[in-house]
Amino acid sequence: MTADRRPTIIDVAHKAGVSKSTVSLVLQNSASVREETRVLVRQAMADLSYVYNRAAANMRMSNAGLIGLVINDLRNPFFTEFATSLQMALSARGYAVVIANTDEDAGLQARTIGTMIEHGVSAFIISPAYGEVVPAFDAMLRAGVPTMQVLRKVDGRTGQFPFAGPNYPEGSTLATRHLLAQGARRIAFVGGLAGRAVTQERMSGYLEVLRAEGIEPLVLSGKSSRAFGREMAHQLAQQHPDCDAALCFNDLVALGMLVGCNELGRKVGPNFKIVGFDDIEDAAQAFPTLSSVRCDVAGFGRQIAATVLDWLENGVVPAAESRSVVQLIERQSSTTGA
Amino acid sequence: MTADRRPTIIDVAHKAGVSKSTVSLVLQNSASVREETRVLVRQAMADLSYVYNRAAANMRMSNAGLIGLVINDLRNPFFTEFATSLQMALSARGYAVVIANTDEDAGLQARTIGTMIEHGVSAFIISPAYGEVVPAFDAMLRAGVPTMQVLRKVDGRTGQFPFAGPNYPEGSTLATRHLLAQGARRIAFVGGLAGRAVTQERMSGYLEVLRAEGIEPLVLSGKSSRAFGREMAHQLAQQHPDCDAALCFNDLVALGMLVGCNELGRKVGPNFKIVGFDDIEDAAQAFPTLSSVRCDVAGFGRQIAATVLDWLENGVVPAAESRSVVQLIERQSSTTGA
DNA sequence: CTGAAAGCGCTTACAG
DNA sequence: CTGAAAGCGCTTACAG
Repeated sequence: MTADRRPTIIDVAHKAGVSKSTVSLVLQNSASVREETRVLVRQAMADLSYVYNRAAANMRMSNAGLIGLVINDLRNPFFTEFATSLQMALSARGYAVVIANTDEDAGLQARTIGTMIEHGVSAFIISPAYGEVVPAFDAMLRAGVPTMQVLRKVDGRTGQFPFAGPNYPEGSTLATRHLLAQGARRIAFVGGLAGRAVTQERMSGYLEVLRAEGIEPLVLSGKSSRAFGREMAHQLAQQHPDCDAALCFNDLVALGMLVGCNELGRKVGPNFKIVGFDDIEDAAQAFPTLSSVRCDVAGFGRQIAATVLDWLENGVVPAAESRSVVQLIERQSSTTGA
Repeated sequence: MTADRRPTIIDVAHKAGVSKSTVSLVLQNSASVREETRVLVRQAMADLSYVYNRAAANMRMSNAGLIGLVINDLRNPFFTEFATSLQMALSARGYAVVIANTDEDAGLQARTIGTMIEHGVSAFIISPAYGEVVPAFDAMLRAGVPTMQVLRKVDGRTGQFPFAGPNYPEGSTLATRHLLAQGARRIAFVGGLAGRAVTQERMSGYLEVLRAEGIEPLVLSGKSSRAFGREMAHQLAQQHPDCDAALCFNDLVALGMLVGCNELGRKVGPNFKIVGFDDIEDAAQAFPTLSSVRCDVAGFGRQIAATVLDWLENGVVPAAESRSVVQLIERQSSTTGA
C-alpha cells in the first residue's frame, strides 16, 4: 500500500481506467453505466479497499445519512429501549445515529442540538427535557432540519415539530378500570412529577374513571424512581391504611412499591394491588410479577424510524400528533390469585 | 431571511467586511486576528445565525469531532451506563458520538463499523461482539482510525487495539474471600457463557481462591439474565442442597436468583448468600439488598473518554492493556444480618 | 454510455 | 494583521 491517505474516487478511476464521474455514477448505482464498467469499477474499489467519504458527498448532496437522537434520560430503561430500537431500525435503513443524553438539562440540550446541527444531521428525533426549550427548537427550525418530538410534548408547535407518543390516557383508563374490577376500592396514583405533561397524561384516565365512579382520587406525586416507590409504600400503609391499590407512574415506582410492600409483609395481589406503566423487562421477572401498561416502546421506536425516513426520503410530513396503541398486561400484582 | 441556503463564511465575510480567510481564522480562535475584527465577525455570525459546517471543515482537517461507539448489548443496563457516561464526557469536550448497538451480532457489527468509517469517525470505542471479528478490526486498521477495545478483549492485537476494562479477576477474588469469611462452605458460580473471556475473568479469582482452600468449585454457566438466575436458584436448591452461596456473573443473574430464593422461601443472607457483579442501580434497591462487585462503570466510561481524546489530540497511545480498580460492596444478601 | 468542468464550505500556506 | 488562491473528495449538469 502507498496508503496513509485513503484512496479516493480518482484513485479508483485510474485503476479502473475510467473517469472519476463514472466512478461516482457507479457509487450512485446509476442505470447509465454499462454492467461491465460497473464490475470493473467495483473490482478496483475492492482492490484499493476504497471507502466512500460521506462528508465529501454530503457537501454537494446534503443528506448525510446522519440522524440526531436527543434523549432526556438515557439511563432510564424505558428510554434506553426506545433509543436502541430506533437506532437499530435506522441503521438497517443505512442511516447512522448521533446520540446524546441531555440528563433533563435544557442547557445541555441546547448545546447538544447546536453541535448536531454543525455535524449536519438530516433529522432530529427528540425526547425533550423540560425547561427553556424554545431557543433550541428555533435553532432546529432555522437550520431547516426536520424534527420529531417523541414521548414528551414539550414544544407546543406540533405543526412544525410533530409529536408522537404512546396513548397514555387510554392506558391509564384501562388500568384503573381493571383495578376496580379486581375489587379495589381506594386507588392511589403514585409517582410522576406534578404538572408535567407525561404525568398528566398517565393520570388522566385514572382521574376520569374515578370521577365517573364518584371515588376520591389520591395522588402522590414525586420522583419516578424505585426509591420513591418504596418510600410511598411505607407512607401509604401508615397514612392511608384504607388504600388498597396503586397505579404507578412507571414500572420503576411500581417495583419500588413491591419492595416496600415486601418489607411491610403486605401481600401484593391479594391484599394490595399494583399496576405499573411501561412493562419494562423486569416487570415479568419481579416477585410477584408486576401488572403493567405495555406501551411497546420497541415497536414504537421502529415506527418512529419509519415515519422520519418517510418524511426525509419522500417528503411525507407526519401528522401533528399521533398516538400508538397501548395494552394492559395483567399479572400477579393486581390479581387476587388462584 | 433570504435563507433556504444556510449562510456560509462568505456571507459572514461580506457582512463583516472582511475576507473569508479572516472569518475562518476567527472560527479557529487564531491569535492573529485583531480583537476588534474578531468582535465584528462574531457579531456578523450572530446576525446571520451562521452555523459552522463541520463536514466541510473536516474535508481539509480530518478531525470531524465524531467518535464511533459500538456496543454489543446496549439494552443491558451495565453497557447503557457505560455508553451514557462516555457519551456525556465526550460531549463535554465538544465531540459528538455516533452510536450503534450490535446486539451480539458480528455481522451487524462489521456493517456498522463500515458505515461509521464512511462517516469519517475520528476514533472507535468498541465493546465487541464475539464471532468473526478480524475483518472488521482490519477495516478499522486500514482506515487508520484509532480504536480502543473496552470491557471485552475480543481481538488479541492489543498493540493496535488497546484494551481497557475493570479488574474483574480482582473483584472475583474479593467476593469469594468475603463469602468464605461470612461462613459459606460451598459456593457456586452462576451465569456467564462458558468459554468467553469475560466469564473466565470474572470466574478466575473464584477458581483460584477455592483451589487455594481446597474447595471444589461448582460452575453453572449460562445466559446472563434474570430468568437464568431464577431458574438456577431452583436448580441449586434441588440438585445441590449443600450449596450455601453463589457468586453471580452479573447483577441480573443475582437479582434473578433473589427472586428464585424468594419463591422458594429461602432466606437470602442468613441461609443463602449471594454476591453479584457490576453493582447496577437496582442492586441497592433489591430486597434484600444485593452485595455486588462495583466496577464503577460510570467512572470507567469517563476515564475512557479522557484516554481516547488524549490519543486523538496529543498522540498519547494508550497502554496495550489497562485495568481499572474494582470494589466489593457488602450488603444484606451476603451477610448474616444483625 | 463516459469525460471535462464547476462547485459544495471550509482551511491553509503564501504573500503582502 | 488580512487577502487571493489552491485544494479536500465528492456530485451534477452539460457535452460528446
